Amino acid sequence: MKQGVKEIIETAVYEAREAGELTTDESSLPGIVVEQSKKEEFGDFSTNIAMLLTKSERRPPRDIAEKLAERIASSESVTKAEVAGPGFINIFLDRSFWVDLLERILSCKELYGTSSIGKGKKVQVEFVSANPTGPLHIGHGRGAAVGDALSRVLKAAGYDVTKEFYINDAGRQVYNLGESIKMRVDELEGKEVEFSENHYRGDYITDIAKEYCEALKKGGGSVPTAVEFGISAMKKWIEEDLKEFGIEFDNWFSEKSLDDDGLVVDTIEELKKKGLIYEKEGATWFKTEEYGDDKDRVLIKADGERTYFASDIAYHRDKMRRGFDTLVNIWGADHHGYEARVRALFRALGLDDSALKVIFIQLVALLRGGEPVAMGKRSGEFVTLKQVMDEVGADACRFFFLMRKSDAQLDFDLKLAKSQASENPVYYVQYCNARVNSIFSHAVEKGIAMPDDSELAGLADKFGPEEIRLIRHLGRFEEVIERSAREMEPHRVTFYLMELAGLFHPYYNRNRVVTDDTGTTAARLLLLKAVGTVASNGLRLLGVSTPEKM
RNA sequence: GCGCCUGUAGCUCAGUGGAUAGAGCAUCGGCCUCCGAAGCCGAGGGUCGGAGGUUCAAAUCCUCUCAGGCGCACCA
Repeated sequence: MKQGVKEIIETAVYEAREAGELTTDESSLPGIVVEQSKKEEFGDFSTNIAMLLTKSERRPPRDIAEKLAERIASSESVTKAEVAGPGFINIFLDRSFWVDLLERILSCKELYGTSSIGKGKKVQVEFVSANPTGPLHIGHGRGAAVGDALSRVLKAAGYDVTKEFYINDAGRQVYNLGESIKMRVDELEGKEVEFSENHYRGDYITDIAKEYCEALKKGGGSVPTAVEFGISAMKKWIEEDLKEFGIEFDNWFSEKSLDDDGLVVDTIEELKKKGLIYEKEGATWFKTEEYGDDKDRVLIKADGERTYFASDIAYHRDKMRRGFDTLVNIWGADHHGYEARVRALFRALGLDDSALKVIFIQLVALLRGGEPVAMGKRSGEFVTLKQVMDEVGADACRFFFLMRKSDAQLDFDLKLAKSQASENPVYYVQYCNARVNSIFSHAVEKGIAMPDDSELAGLADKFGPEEIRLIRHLGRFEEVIERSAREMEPHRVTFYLMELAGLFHPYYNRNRVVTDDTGTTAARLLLLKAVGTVASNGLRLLGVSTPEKM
């Protein structure tokens, strides 16, 4: 959208150089910013180019700006170019520029905002990846909301995205799950049982134990072990919760399959050939320290069991072999110490570790009326994602998680989330669409047909400053998505939408859409259509619904 | 001790090296005879944790420092 403006500036620089007003060769210096002005008095777009040229030109920035502004102002779609502040050039555009944009939004519809900056790049986003030993809790919910929204944003930016859930169905934790189920079974049969620290004691274990007994009674050829039964029950449960949260994965990758397929042994063999494996005190070590880790890491313990890291090296090698250009791992912040050793693996295997991007989701501190709520699967008392969804709704829950950047800690006060339900910003944004729809039905009642997009050209003079202000903001949407994708920060979309709503609602209150003036009515209906389009495109990226009525 | 993250309005948080640092909530005062009041208008509220440095320009980059959170396993 701002491409056209950039060209105008480049032309001006070129002409100035031809005329001997500038000596600098580069027409595109690093750091040149062309952006929509923050304030209306600063015009439609601003550039800092004169300030950047001041060094090579050895002249005050305002001097350079004056010369350039003259040339910019002579461009066709520019009505005015002013020098302001320390040397900004503020560019005022003709109204038609914005009406053209509106037309483009309406013709692109649900594709407005998409781009192709990620074209041809395969990205895998791996998130949630919770142990199948208990229900998803609130922390998983935050990772899920961020991972899913990020995936959607990346897709919108043209990337080829695969969402993956790495299911930890091997090792100590799931063994404990199986044992916990068996103990509940024993208990159901009237035996005395004593649970240890490592056992899962939530009510859900008892439920699974009952189902397990049922399955055993039915018999059949192969009796599932408690571990397998427990994993599949938990996986199903997790899948259901995620579905209710609006998330479906493209792929569920089993940790156990890495063992079954021999990939763990295979990876260790590869490292061994590179001389990066050694034995010490009965254990097998991987020389990660040579590749930037704090210390070497154990792959196979003295007792013969492999570590979690052992399967993770096989997993990451496998991911890279699947041909992804970028691997996004979304982890809880308490795993940050783990990043160095995974990066070490990449380097050890001769892979480019810049392909790996780890996003840390900072802690969600769960509070109830200001008091911390103790969480922990083993203690059996925790607040699940499901419970929070039931209380505040999936939409509000997702929006809430996407209202801050992921590397900032988040206080989630249940009492507050509930009490704020009616004034949560999510409703403020959703209300845009509901309101637009409501106005449309009002127009229909009045016998006014929805004008066709093609009428826009003839309606240009019906757009005043208030309308242009809204369109200008609609124009920023593409940039927001691009940046959100590049920085991998989906929360930017959330803030953009809150700003959009913050412009639209006041506009509505000041201006009647359906009036006696046919032209004005048509122009405003089309504007609202575009607002509705952008609002719902944005909410879709967040995975938040857009109800027609609320 | 070492490492990662965070310190911005009373609270929760945005903020591309740019112009007078912004929202929401909370507080106070107004607005429904009129397309939805889940809304709108207005007011108050700031040493951007602190100190140096780089720069025409620093909340933003660098160094140091203070405070909080989290990690530093032959757990996952």
